[in-house]
Amino acid sequence: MSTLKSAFLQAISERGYIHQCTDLDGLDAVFAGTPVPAYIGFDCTADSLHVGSMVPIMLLRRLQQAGHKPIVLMGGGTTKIGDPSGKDTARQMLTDADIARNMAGIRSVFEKFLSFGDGPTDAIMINNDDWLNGLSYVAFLRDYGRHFSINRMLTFDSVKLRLEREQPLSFLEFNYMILQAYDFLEINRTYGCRLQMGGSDQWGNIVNGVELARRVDGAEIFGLTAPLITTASGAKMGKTAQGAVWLNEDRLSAYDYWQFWRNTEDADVGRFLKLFTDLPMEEIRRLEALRGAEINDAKKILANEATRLCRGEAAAQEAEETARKTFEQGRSGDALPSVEVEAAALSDYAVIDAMVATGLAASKGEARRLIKQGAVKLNDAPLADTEAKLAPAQAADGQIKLSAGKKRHALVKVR
RNA sequence: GGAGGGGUGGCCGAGCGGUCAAAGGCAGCAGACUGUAAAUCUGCCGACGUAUGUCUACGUAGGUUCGAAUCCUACCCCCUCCA
Repeated sequence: MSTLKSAFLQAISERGYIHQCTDLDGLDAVFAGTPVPAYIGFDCTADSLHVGSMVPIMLLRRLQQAGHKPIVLMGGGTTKIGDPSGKDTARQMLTDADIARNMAGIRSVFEKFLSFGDGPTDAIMINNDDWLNGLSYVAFLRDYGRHFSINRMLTFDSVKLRLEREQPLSFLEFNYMILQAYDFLEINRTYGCRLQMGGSDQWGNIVNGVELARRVDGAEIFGLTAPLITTASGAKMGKTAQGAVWLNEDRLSAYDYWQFWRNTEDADVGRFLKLFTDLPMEEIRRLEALRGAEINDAKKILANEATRLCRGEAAAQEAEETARKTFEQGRSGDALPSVEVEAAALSDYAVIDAMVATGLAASKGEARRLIKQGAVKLNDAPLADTEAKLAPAQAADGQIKLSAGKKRHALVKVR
């Protein structure tokens, strides 16, 4: 690989975003000059994106930072079909109303990471339903279907794996790649977009788009994929006890989001700093060189930076402050999950009920189990009695701190 | 349309009349060790209850039986082969 000239490719190469590219040198030449649009598609199967989409989101952010134009493609049309890539079974069909609601939620996430507008480097958001829904079947087959060979399509992983494992693949899903390829052609025509990016599982779909545009329009466009991010111990990134790590505030509190990053494995810290923060490379190199307990400082910086990008400066500071009080001083911060109780009702309030109410336990049975296992602390004092009730005397500063294990804490606030 | 196979807990997957809240694995939670890390070891892992107890659950709805995830009937869904 020769030396990269464009700021964009230099940055994403150095920070570890590049997995495959259709023509790296050609792409570099295109991006070395004036602003160029590039897009990534996101589907609308949920009303929020989660941490698993952070790499594509950050790719668009880097693109904008390097002076180019990010296009966020919402898969309003393709979501009706479902991408078979990486899935064993067809996804559930969503209604138009579901999709519209999901798109609105996802839009609010992107507004944190990109600056939208009408300028040459402002981000825009478009919806492939706008062109896919009106396609005429016969005309589409005649104009574009003839450029796809079934023989070739059967060799793509998304299709091949299903067939090899004898799992069903509907004709509907089989068409997904054709529509995604057409998206690229359409976006190239309308917006002059030269590049589609995506996760490594999108390689086949992206290549199809590049080839279709070349055959139909003679356009020279490019594809680039990012590696699938797993943790150093091999787990898929982005899952916790409560499920997915959502980017939307209303699905996951800023404190929990901060904690997710704070709990990064040692071996991942450097890689994650490069991928998920805007910190300069020199700073990252210094942080990832830390060893032993010192690497915890790097994890805090990672948590702060990642939370700041997604939830704002204030939320990041509050989460850090709460974590500092909770873990380092044994006190409690304001951002912990809490439940409010009338002072008069306090002495009748069972600890296990409080644990369920604050989310520390999913059921009373689980709460009892945690107590039996010695995991529960009340104001940092171990609690052994599964039937214990709260007492007004425990409410220092008008609140009682409950802990389930070392990491999960909550407050009972007395009114 | 015809013939066969199948739908089990978050996932995978055993069970094939009672001893089944259902083996085993994965995921998850807690404890020990640590650094809010990893690895390792130990315990837990449907709900409600102090409880040997009750309830809910093995695609859906009925039925047979003292007793059904297991047998029968109908329906829904999926797969394979044939047309």
